[in-house]
Amino acid sequence: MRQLDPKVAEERKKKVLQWVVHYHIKTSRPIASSALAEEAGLELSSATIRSILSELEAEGYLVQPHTSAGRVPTDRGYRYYVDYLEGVQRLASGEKERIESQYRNRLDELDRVLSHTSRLLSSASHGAGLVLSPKVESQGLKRIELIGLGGNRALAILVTQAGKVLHWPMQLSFAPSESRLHMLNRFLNDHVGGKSIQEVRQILARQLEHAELEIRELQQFAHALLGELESAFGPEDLYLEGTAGVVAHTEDFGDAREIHQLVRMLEERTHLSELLQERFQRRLDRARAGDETGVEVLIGEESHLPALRNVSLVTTTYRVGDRHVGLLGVLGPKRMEYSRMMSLVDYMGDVVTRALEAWDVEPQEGASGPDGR
Amino acid sequence: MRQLDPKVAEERKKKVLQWVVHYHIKTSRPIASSALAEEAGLELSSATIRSILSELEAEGYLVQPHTSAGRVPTDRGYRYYVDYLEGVQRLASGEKERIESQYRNRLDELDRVLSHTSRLLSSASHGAGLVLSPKVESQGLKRIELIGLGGNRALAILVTQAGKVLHWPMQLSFAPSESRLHMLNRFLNDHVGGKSIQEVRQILARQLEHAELEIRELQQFAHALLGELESAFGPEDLYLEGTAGVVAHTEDFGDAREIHQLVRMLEERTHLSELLQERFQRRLDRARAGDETGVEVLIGEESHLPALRNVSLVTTTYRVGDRHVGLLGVLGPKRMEYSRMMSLVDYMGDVVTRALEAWDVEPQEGASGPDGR
DNA sequence: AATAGCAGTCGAAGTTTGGGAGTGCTAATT
DNA sequence: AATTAGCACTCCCAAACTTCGACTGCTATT
Repeated sequence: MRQLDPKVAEERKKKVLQWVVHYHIKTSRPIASSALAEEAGLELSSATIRSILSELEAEGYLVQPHTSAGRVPTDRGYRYYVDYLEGVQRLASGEKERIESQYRNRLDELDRVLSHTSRLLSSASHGAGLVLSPKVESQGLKRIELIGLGGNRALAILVTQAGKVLHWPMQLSFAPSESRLHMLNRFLNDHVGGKSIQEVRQILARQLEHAELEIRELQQFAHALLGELESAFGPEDLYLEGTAGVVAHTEDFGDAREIHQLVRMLEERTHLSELLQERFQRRLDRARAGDETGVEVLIGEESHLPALRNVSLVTTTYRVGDRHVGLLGVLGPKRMEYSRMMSLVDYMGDVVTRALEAWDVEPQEGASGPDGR
Repeated sequence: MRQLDPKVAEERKKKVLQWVVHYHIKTSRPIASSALAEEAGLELSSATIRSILSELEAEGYLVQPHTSAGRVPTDRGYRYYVDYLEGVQRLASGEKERIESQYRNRLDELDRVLSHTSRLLSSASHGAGLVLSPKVESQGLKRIELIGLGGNRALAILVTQAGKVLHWPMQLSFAPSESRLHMLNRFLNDHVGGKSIQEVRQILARQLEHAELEIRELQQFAHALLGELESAFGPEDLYLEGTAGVVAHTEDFGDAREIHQLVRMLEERTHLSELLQERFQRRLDRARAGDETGVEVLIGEESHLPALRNVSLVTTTYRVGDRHVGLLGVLGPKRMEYSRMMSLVDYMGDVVTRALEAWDVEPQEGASGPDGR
C-alpha cells in the first residue's frame, strides 16, 4: 500500500467531511476522530483520521470549539455538505401521504393554499414555514368587481389568474346606483381578462381620455384603484408561520442577545421579506438563463444578516404553468436535517405548483359554457 | 403605640404584598424583608416585615423558593395585585399618539383592522398579540355576491355588517350565465340586509319550498353556501402575532420541556382559540347580567392549561355599537408589567371599537342615496 | 502511507469552601 | 400589644480546586 492515489485521498476526505456534518447534525456535539474511526466505516485508525481532520480544518470546513475537542462544521462545511446532498433523498412516502391528504378535496383560493402551506411547512419542519406570495403586479387578472355597500362605500374585488383574491373597501365621493355599478363592472371585465395590472391601468387611462360613458365614475374609480394598487403590497405578501419553534431551540444559540435579534427580525418581517424577494429575483434570473436549480439553501452568515447567523433557510420556487411565481421554504436552526428539509421543501414546491395548476388550466373563454351537470 | 387597629394592620399588609409583586416584576428576583424595610417607605423594621411576610405566605400569596430566600408571588399573589390595579394607570400619551396614528386615515376592512391590531399589541407588549374575530354567525350580513369565474366556477363573497369580508370559491355543477348571476345576486341581496346567517338560511330554505324562479341554481347555491358556512370557521378566527417574543424570555421558564409545550400550544392554535372563545362567552354572560368588567387577566394556572403555567393573558372585549363582538389581548410572561399591559389592552379595545363604529353608524337604507360629492 | 503510542491540553462535571443573604425565633423595648 | 434588635440557623451561590477523560498533535515504528 505504498503511494496513495491522490484521487482516493480526496475522495475519503470528502467522506469524512460529510460524515462529520451529518453526525453533528444528529448529535449537536463536536465530533471526535475516534467516533469516525469506529462508526463511519472507513477502515482507518483515529490517528489517520486526525490528520485528515486537521487538513479539513486548515481548509476552513471545520473548527474546534477549543483544543482537545472534536470538530464542528463551519458555514463552509455545511455548504459543502448541502451541495453534495443535492436531490439525493426522497421524502418518506408516509409523510407524502399525510401532506397530500391535506390538499385533497380543496379547490381553494391562492390565499388559503399558501397560508395553509406555510403552516404545513412549519409543522413538518419544527421550524418556521414561509411562503412568498406571487406579486399581484406580475399576474394576469381574471375579474374586477365593485360591490356597493350602501352610501358612498364600495368594496373592490380583484381576482387574479392564479386565484388570489384581493379586496379593499373604497370611499367614493358619490353614491353609485345599482345599475351604474353593474354597467361599470361589465365594462371593466370586458377589458380585463388575462391582462396585467399595468395593462389595465393603461386601458383605464385611455378610456379616461376618450371620455365616453360614465366619466365621473370611471375617473373616480380609476383614481382610487390606481392609488390602492400603488401602495399596500409589500411585506404582506409573506406568509410566515411557526416562528416560535425556531426560537425554542435555545441550545443552538449563543447568548440571549442573539435570540432577541432573531425575534425582532421575525417580528418585523420587512427585512426577511426583502431577503426573500431578492432571492426570488435571483432565482428568476438564473431560471431565465436556463440554469434550473431546485432547492436552494442559505446557511448562516451567507445571508449577511447578523440576525440569521445561527439559522439556515431552505427554499424553492413554485410555479403557475411554467412561470415561477413565488418562493416557499423553511427557516430553522443551522443544525437542521438538511436532507429531510430539502426534500420536504422540494416536495411542497411540487404540491403547491400542482394545486395552482387547477386554476390555470381551466377553460379560458367566456363565462357561460354548456351546462356541465 | 399601644393596641394596633386591625384595619391599619390589614392595610399595610396589602401594601407589602403589592410592593413585593411590583418589585418582583421589575427585578425578577425574590424579594427580601430588608428590601421592603429600606425602599418601600413603610417605616417598619425588617423584623416586623418578616412577620407580615410569613403571614402572607401562610395565606398563600407568596412563596419562598427555598428557606433563606426572599419571597416570590404565587398566582394568587399576582391575582391580588392585578385586582387591585384595576383601572389605575393610564397609558402614556406618547404611546397613545403612536398607536392612534397607525389607525388614522384607514377606513379599512375588519380583517385588516384586526390583523393590524394583533401586530400592534404584539409589538407594544413584547409578547404575543391576539385578537378573536367576531363570529360570522352572530353578525348581520350586509351583502352577498356571486362572481362568475368562468366555467363552473364562482366566487362567493359575503360582507358582514361589521365589515368582515369572507370569500370562497365554489364549484357549481352548472355554468351560470352573466345575467343569471346578476338576477341571483339581486334576489339574494333583497333578502339579506342586516339578517344573520341563520335567518338567511331559513329564507333560502323557504324560497326553495316555494320553488319560484331559477330553482336549480338557487338550490345549487343554497346547498353549497350552507355547506361552506357550516364548516370552516373555527380557529381561523384567531389572529395571533408575535409568539416568538413570548418564548424568547427564557429566564421566565423552568425547563426546556415547558417551553416546548408552550410552543406546541401556540402553533396548534386550537386549544388557545377554545380557551379564548370560552372566556369571551363568559364575558358576554357577565355583561348581560349588567356586570361590566373592563380588562380581565388570567394568571398562570388559572387557565388550567399546563402549557400556560408561566404566562398570563390580559384581555378585553371590543364592541360594535353596544354589542360585544370580540376579544383582544396580550399573552406574555407571568412576570409582565400588568399595569402597562392592562391599560394597553384597555386602550386597544377602545381603538378597535372606535374603528368599527365607522362601519356600523353608516346609513342603513338602500344603496343609492343622493349624490354626496 | 498508515498506525500505535504517548504526552499534553483543556473542558466538563463534581467537590469543597466561605460568604452572605435571608429567615425565624426570642427577649428586650416602648 | 406591637415593634424591634439581636442572634442562631439555613441554604444558595460563586469561586476555587480537583479529577476525569475526551481529544489532539507529534513521533517513532511498521
